[in-house]
Amino acid sequence: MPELPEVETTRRGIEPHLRGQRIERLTVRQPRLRWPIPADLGKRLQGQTIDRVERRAKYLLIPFEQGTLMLHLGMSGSLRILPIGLAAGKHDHVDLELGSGQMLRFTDPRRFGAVLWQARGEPLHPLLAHLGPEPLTDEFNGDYLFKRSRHRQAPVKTFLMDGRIVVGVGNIYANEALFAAGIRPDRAAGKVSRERYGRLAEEVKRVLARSILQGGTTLRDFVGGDGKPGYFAQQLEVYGRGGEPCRVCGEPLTEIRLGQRSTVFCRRCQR
DNA sequence: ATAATCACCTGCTCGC
DNA sequence: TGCGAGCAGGTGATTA
Repeated sequence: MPELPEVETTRRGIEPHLRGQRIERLTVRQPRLRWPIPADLGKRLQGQTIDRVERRAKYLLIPFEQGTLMLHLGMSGSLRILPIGLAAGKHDHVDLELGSGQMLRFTDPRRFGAVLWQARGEPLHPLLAHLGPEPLTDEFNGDYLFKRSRHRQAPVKTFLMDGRIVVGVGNIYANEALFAAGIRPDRAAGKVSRERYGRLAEEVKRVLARSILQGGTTLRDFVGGDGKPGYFAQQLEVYGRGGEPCRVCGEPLTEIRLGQRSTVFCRRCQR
């Protein structure tokens, strides 16, 4: 489900409902997510007041005096603001009950998501320690990609999806940005020129920013914290369109697999 | 160090 | 209508 735009959309959707709220109670129905939810998490959170919701890569971070709550949505996770007491479905694993009478509910059918705790004073959490730059910052640019990619034989798409290189670019937006930049996804990362990496960095920023403005991409049932769907799916040029005509040149789009992930591109527009 | 594969888990779609 | 195969927005761990 969520790539960076969906996580950012979720952050913006839930933050107004959480800000200033006291946490009354944490209910964990299923602690077995990608990693177990810490058994003492409720004790740490109860009575604390939420100040803000931050995002790093695809993690949502809620800082407190004694540490930070870390949330990850995995492939199928979502967060919703709902009234306390609403009956829980099969995949509603966690509720964070607030003083307002509402709760933040974490739902995740595949359980690839995570709910973790970073204690204050501990070294940066291992999951956050080796992440690359945020794509929507100046640090992420063509020169950076060019330098990091030298002598690499892996496909440029795999390189772009590596969180140690840059965070937040998942399968949908990697496909879309490479199409927009006119670069074949299976080209060796080390053989793409500095100039073309400049274009790629620009297109990554553009496609992510546009998607955030549209509220993310809704596939299946993704919804933001306010329950509204995203509208970016209507603007996808290649993702999910294998075999269909390229919207630029009419050539049927080619679908291959790179790193076990579905990869779609136009043989005529991308070189 | 880099690249490829495996693994985690459920639900849905497709072909027979 | 039922059933197995394959696929899905992520990413750490393991293997060459």
